[in-house]
Amino acid sequence: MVTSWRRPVTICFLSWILSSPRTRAAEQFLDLLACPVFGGCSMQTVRDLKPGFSGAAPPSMAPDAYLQGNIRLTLEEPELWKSFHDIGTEMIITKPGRRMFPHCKVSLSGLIPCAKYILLVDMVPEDGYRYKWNKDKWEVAGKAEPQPPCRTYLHPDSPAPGSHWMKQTVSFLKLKLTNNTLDQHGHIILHSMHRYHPRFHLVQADDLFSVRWSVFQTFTFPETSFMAVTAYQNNKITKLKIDHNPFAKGFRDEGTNKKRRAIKSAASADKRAKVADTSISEEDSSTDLCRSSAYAGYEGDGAQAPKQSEDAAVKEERYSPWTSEREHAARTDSPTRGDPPDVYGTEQLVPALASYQPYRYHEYGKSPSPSSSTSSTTGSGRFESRVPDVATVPDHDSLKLSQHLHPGPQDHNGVLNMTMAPPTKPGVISHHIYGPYGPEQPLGQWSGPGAAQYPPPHHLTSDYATQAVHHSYHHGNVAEWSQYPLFSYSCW
DNA sequence: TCGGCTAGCACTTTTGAATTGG
DNA sequence: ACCAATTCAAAAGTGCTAGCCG
Repeated sequence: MVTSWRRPVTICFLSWILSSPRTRAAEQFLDLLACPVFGGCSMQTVRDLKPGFSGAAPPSMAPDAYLQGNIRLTLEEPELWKSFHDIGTEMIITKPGRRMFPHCKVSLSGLIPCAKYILLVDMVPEDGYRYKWNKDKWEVAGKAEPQPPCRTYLHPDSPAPGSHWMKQTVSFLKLKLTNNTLDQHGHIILHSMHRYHPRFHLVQADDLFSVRWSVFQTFTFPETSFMAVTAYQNNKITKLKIDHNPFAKGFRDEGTNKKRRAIKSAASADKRAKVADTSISEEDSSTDLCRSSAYAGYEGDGAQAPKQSEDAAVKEERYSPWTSEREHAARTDSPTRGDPPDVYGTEQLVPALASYQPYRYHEYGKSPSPSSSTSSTTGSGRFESRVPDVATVPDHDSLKLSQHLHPGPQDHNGVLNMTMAPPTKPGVISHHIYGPYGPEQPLGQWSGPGAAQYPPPHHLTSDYATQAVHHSYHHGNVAEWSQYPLFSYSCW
């Protein structure tokens, strides 16, 4: 049971902001408390690379620091997510903003009923590539474009007591994705033809002021990764969306728009025939998809409808629509393979060495990329656990291993690649939020959504690198990901 | 020429104000 | 006067498609 997430901090942000001459900025920050969507601060997340981490507590752990291990965040409708993920989830991004479908919906347990929590979501690049759709599968089309302004979506109920979060599922229905880098509505900005996955952050904090020095836990689910697109590429995804999204009911075959659909289908079939040399049936194209061992965690669950999941006898490797996934799979072997389906049963934050106290990072599960995701998504989905530790220097072997496993684009700012997850413990990421409001980053960044006010996403890495050598961490599979701050820049 | 993007379309669900009845 | 249920129009969300653009 969680007793306290609060940690002493050396910087009292509250007193700073109250004494700050930037009264307007302070006001804006106060306004932020009522803002359903915010970006604003950048957070320094540092990961302690622990490739050999087995889940056992280090000998000199701090006994009181990580008692929040009972907290569970469960992805709702995992079967739906998985049915999309098996094909290769695509999310439309538009200039005015588009909702996700399936939308992020989670349930929480293990919270202190009377303690207040803040729940956030952000999107992090899955890898460092840009993709293109070519003949029924995604192919790498080059290096990823520079990151758009990173934004974090704050659940409108935040902050709310644990009892509130636990009494019902928490939906991020109104979260919107956009490709408009000048967006002023606070939507999450993504690049088309790039892969992302959502991260859920849970912070015990009475208000957003407290976030600064609160421990937060980050949860990811591999089946929620998606390709941001401006138009659907995979017609199977289109079909799935139409079948499951009530707003698209008008496009269902049995709907009133049957005639229109029939005409459209014929036309699009013609069009597709021009693109693809061969016509592939649904089953055929399914098997044409890239094979991947990255989905070993899903084994026993059919690639098609969730109802087939009972067919546990089939233990084949999964087909992945992601070409790069296949490539990754060839050189990565998830340490979580063979995890018990109920990852939550083992969710326990493991205290780090006492010397790591200020900011610690462990990873229980995986790297966020599906390419390395293997654990079960049974029911509750899966998640990773990390405890940032800016004071920790990851061992070289970890780095080497990571680089060996993922020879893709590397960070050149001295940040470290995150290692593959340790073998036994998928879990939550637990961070200590690194204050974004140091002297080097005035609060003014909280205001003004104009694109010109968005500094390059990397700048924080550089800034904080001067404070601690290992302030940044790297995604195990990719470059760039680690440089994605939890809180970024203003969205209001 | 091609691939990605956008605006407008038809259709649906959701939302909230207005109305009605107890 | 109050409250709950119902109705209905507007708003919002959805995929489709033609056309634009680099």
